[in-house]
Amino acid sequence: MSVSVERLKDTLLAKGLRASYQRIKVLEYLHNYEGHPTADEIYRFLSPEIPSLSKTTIYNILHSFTEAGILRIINIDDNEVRYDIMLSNHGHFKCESCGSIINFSIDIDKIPIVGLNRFAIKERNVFFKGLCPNCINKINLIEKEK
Amino acid sequence: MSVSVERLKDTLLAKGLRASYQRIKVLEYLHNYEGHPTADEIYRFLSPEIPSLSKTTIYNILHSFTEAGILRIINIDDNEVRYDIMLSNHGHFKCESCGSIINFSIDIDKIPIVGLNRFAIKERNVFFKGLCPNCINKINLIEKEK
DNA sequence: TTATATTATTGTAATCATTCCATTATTGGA
DNA sequence: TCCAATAATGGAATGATTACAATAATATAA
Repeated sequence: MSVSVERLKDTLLAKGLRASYQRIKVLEYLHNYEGHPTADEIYRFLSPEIPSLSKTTIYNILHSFTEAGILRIINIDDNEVRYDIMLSNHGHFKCESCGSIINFSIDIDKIPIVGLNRFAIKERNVFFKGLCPNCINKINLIEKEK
Repeated sequence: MSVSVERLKDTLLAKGLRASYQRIKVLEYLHNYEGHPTADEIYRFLSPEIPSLSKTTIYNILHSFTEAGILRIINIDDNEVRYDIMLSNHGHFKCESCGSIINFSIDIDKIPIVGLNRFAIKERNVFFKGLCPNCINKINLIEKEK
């Protein structure tokens, strides 16, 4: 299910951002693509469609989106900056074997915390690492074959 | 309170790592230094004491420590890989204004989660962003002066 | 509509952390 | 002590991100 360009424009304007062609395309990609893309993935996807596209533009757009609260940066592993459309109350799980990143539901606001009195918390991130069911199965199969 | 070199050696050997001079020094630094250093901070601190020290060595050591479970990588912000001696049940708070990283206590295992049935969770990370009390005070003072 | 100011895009060059790789040194065990 | 395995070193390569200056597009006000 894709989002209309008009809706995307409205989203940008509502956040105080000019609705440039490049920004609309990046936002469209973020809406349609199921995942947590890197800047480079976004660039490689859009580049054929927008031949003049510059990678700097991608970075500029991602920064302005982050500042506007449209995105958040997720930084699960060393050397991998990924971007995530804002959704409420979810964490990320990264499979150490296949590398896929899966959202899961978690009520972060309800966790009891000690040691942050008088702090202003603006952003809460939770990420887990481990093995996804697929990879667990694969490993089990390999074990059986021995 | 500093740790004896013998204890540090034992820690390394217990994890199956050779107790080289460089490794002991890095481990000592991680024990004594209150914080979440970058590879570069560790390098700059130890370099005067070990003039032959190579930055590659720091990276090698940090990787082997991570693999051995002595450290974990924390990756709070874009472009900032930091290392954290393993402690149970704590999260990290990063102040957006002054950049300091503060540990806080959180019982991550008790958070209710939906969507990770049949996943093998090996590592749980929680980090928050916002403003620390010091920076909140500073901002309030600036507001008052207007 | 037109002129003007503001903001965004582009491309190249620079930066900076991290990794690669080949060589040399150190370590632990026989 | 000697040998094999492992670790440290340094210089070069990589690769993501940023800086910067020029150009283009857009919004606003006259």
